[in-house]
Amino acid sequence: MPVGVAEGWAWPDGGASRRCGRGPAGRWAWPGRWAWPRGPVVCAPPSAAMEDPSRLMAPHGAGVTLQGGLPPGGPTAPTATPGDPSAVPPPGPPPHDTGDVLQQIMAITDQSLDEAQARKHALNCHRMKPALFSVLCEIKEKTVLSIRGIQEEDPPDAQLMRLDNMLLAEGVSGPEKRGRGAPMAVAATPGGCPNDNSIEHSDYRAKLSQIRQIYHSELEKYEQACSEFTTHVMNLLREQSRTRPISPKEIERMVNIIHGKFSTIQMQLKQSTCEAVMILRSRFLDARRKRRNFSKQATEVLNEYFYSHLSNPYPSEEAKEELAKKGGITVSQVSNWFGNKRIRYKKNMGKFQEEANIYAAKTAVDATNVVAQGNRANSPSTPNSASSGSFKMTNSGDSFINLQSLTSYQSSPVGGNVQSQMDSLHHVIHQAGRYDTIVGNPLYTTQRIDANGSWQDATTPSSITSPAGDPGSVNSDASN
DNA sequence: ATAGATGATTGCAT
DNA sequence: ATGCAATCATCTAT
Repeated sequence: MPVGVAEGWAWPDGGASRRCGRGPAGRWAWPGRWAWPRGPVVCAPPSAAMEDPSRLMAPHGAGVTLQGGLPPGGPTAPTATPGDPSAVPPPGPPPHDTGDVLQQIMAITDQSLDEAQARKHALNCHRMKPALFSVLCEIKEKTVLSIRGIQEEDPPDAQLMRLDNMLLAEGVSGPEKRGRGAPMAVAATPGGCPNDNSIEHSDYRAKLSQIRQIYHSELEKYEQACSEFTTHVMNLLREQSRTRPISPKEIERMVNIIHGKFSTIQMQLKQSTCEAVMILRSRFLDARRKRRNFSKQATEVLNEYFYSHLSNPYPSEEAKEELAKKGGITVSQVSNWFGNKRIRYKKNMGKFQEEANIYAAKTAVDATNVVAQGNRANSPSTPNSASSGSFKMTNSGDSFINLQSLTSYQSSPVGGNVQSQMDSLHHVIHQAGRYDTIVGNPLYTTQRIDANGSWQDATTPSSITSPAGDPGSVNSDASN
């Protein structure tokens, strides 16, 4: 069961937020200072600090990670020649070879700032500097090539696309849907009257708008942070490009990496937002949670039909549509209602006796009016029900024979309606004849439902004639 | 607060 | 696809 929506409307605590570095205050914040969590930002050996090593070798490092440092002995340095002691000023003994120069460079970080500055200056003026720098360039080139092979451009992320589509469909991203913030699904939700859930709709809209607001605010923060960080790194790289070889392409790649990292975080935000929307939907749109009892009118209409077609309470699709229209409910609700009604009636017929009597009498009056006046009855037509002749009437009622005359109406335009009243009349007649047996002795028990529990009588009355055009339906199953 | 009523859903059978 | 049976979740009367 989803948590955190109704109760205080909190974002689902799904770990993703934590992975994004969401602070304890619930705000999305970059963890710590502008330091890249892992991985190389600068792929350069320490010997890069030639022109202005202080930029790179400063004690505080500015988040620069050194990778692929040279071995203590330094590279084989084919271009290097034995050093010239005279070129290196104090402090420290003059380097006699490339190894010594490199040792000095490596040791520079352990020195004090002043010492380091002096050493730096000395190294910068070293006659071997151009040679070492070219070696550095060579190594750099190789490193870049190897990296280039590893990281190719990511394929368009299908999941991200799905998330984007969903957020767009839900109205979280994209242009705001004024006045209709709630998606169509709300209106299409089966159940309940179309007008009685405006409160829920507005509530839904409010929550969705809240999600939307949070989403956009966080997204904006991400974009801002991304751009700030990108600028920061680019400035850093530009500065460093004066001390080591950094191509524009490299900077571009770095920017791409940063954007990639941020888009991962964005995707997590989108995922969280989608989760929140789903929870919201399940909260508000789950029909079970929104169950409303049908209006009196709807119940009346349904019951009228049910009890007037007790021998075969299976309304056709047409009849269902008509009932739905009359009751102001959906067709599927009509189906549900009949499903429930049949099973509950069958389970406990005694309980429904009174109700059955009321509706039977009511419908019987209508039927007699129909017969007398030749007018249309109120009940919907029933193509696959009693009027179709696809069910068997009982022969247990002696007075039922009197109703046979009514069947002659079946071939007339109002015949279906007349036939649909027969159950009611039948019921009333039975009630008059055996009133003493009503209580605790449901009238329809043996007549409508057989021992197997199916909606069918045990025998077929020879007195009933099937309507024209349906000669083979005498013994057909009531339930399809 | 509770039990019963009721509309909806689910799994299965046909 | 439709109906049955069991069940769920909510509504309503007490």
